[in-house]
Amino acid sequence: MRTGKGVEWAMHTLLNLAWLGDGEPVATAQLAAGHDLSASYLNKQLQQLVKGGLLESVPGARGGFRLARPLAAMSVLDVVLAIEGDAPLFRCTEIRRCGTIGERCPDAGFAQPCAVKVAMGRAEAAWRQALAEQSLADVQAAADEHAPTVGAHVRQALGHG
Amino acid sequence: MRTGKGVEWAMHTLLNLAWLGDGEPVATAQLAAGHDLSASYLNKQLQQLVKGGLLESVPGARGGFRLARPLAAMSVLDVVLAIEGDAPLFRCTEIRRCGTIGERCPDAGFAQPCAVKVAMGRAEAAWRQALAEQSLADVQAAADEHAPTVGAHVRQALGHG
DNA sequence: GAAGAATTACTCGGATACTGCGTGTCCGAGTGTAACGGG
DNA sequence: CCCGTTACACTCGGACACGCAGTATCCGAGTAATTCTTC
Repeated sequence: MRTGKGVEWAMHTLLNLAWLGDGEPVATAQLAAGHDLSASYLNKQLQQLVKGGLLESVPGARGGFRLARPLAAMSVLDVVLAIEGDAPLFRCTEIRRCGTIGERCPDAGFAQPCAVKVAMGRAEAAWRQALAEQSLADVQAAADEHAPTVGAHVRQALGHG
Repeated sequence: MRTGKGVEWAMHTLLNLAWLGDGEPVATAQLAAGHDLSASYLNKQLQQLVKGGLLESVPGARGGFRLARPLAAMSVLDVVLAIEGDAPLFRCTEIRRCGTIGERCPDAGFAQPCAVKVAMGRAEAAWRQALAEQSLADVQAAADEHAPTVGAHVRQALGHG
């Protein structure tokens, strides 16, 4: 079990757009070249971010993608949900109701949710909360602290002109 | 991104062995029939639990699997790690170092860990901690509280004689 | 009747196919831009 | 010189292949129980 690489691609792309600063749209090819990614596949991920409301797409010549709102208003959870969907990590198929054991139990016992599902749900809730507590601005700030020049390098690589 | 169904199967199987109580080994076919699962595939998952030290296997006639230690000494995390492996949820491929952006940055900036990786790691740590804090005995207790008769039904379905 | 050896039946364990999702790629619809011609 | 029109180039967006991990299955190695023979 692991997240798709689309999450990593989306995170870095969003940060790059923020470092770029100006609200000008950037084409997928530019963003992909920035980290040596497949432009077509990155485009698919960015479309997911548009559907999730994190990006705006600008069609036509000199079009591309631009941030829909400041990084401070985006949580890491927003990115994960936009890319991976909101399906739960643990899928309960209610096997407790099946087989020689499940069929022997009275229906009354199944009124309460599955204890296994509840236990897994607690952990998943903790995961989601930790993701929701971190905004992309926090991540950007951490990166800037580690390497203060990264913003300038992004503008050099992706800047218009 | 979601966990395989092996986790759900393993959790319920471990609980059933605990409800059964006696240290007698139970064959895979019995355990599988308990929740209408594929015996062959369940066997593969149980082998993982043996490798993880949660179960003991008894070969030969009237053999099967038995708990390696009490449920109170097993965390939910132990089960997840035994089945899914200890690979991280988020895999950082260090794309920050590649492409027109990465190649432009000085190596000094890469001495610190990737900020995206750190953010994801925090959430994953919260997830693992929440899983580690819950023992299988806790899960069993919750199930018993919801349906106090489930233990008796398991013994009826899987009991020896 | 008891002990021991051969047989049998049953179980785990790993090696072998199949399926679905993540991954990767391609081409068409749509739009802004730029060139071009006319007033 | 300015404006409307036309053609163009560029971009997004979704539809189309590929590969790998999760899923599912089967058969062989190994062991305990059983049975039979012998003392």
